[in-house]
Amino acid sequence: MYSIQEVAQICDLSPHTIRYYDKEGLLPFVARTKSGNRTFSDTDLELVKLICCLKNTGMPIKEIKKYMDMVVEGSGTAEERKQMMIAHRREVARQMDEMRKNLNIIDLKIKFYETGRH
Amino acid sequence: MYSIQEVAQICDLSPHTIRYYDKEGLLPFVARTKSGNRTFSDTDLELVKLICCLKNTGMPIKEIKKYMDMVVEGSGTAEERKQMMIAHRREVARQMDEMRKNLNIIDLKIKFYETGRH
DNA sequence: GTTCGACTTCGAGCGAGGTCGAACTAAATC
DNA sequence: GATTTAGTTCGACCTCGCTCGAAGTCGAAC
Repeated sequence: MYSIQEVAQICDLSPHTIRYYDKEGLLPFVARTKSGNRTFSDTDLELVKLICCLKNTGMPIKEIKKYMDMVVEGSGTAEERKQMMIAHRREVARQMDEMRKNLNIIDLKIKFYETGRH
Repeated sequence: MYSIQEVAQICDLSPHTIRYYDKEGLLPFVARTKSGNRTFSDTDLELVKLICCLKNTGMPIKEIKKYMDMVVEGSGTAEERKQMMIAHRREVARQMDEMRKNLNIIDLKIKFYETGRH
């Protein structure tokens, strides 16, 4: 079991941010100790990592919440979750493509400066 | 010469956003007509496109402003601008790398769902 | 000469995603 | 039993990047 501090360090988040995620409903799976402290299992940790992955690829908090709610709901939602991931995958691929194009523009700009045509 | 509306359409921005960019100092090069309307040359248009490229790759408004101020300042700032572009290029490459890793995680997740281990 | 449409400035408001601090609690150490 | 450390809640605040609306101006068409 991991404390909020440990999860924060592993996932490069602040404990504040993790509590914020919890408040927003992203962590419906997190258990508490007797004294009310959040406690994360290995499975929970993996889910937090997934949250980071989705967040860092631009999925809004609200949509991540939907996904996590479905995870808690159980295997009946597996197909819907899969479809969500597939849709998000497409979106990420699109973003990377745009990135590539912009990287190209930046490279051209650098070449301009290198050939002195600035 | 292009009107604000035309630039907006070409660059997929709203006229509001372009005025906001101007207010923030991103467009120190923009000329005005007698009656005070903004008017963009082809060179200006290219700079607006560059602004979009930098913005879409995560460069903050304030840093874009610095760059544009240097553009207006003239060729004396060329080396500094080049260094800025090189630094940004690195940052974009880093982002793309992170993207790739995250795409991989998403792909694994999809595979999990496909093999029924959800 | 008035009406229209596209522009102008200005300042307020908004949504997303945190970020922070105050006040409190619980368990562990001295 | 007092202190320290790590956690808790709650609500206020912050930054970024817009977004919008009100009120006004200008030039062209009718």
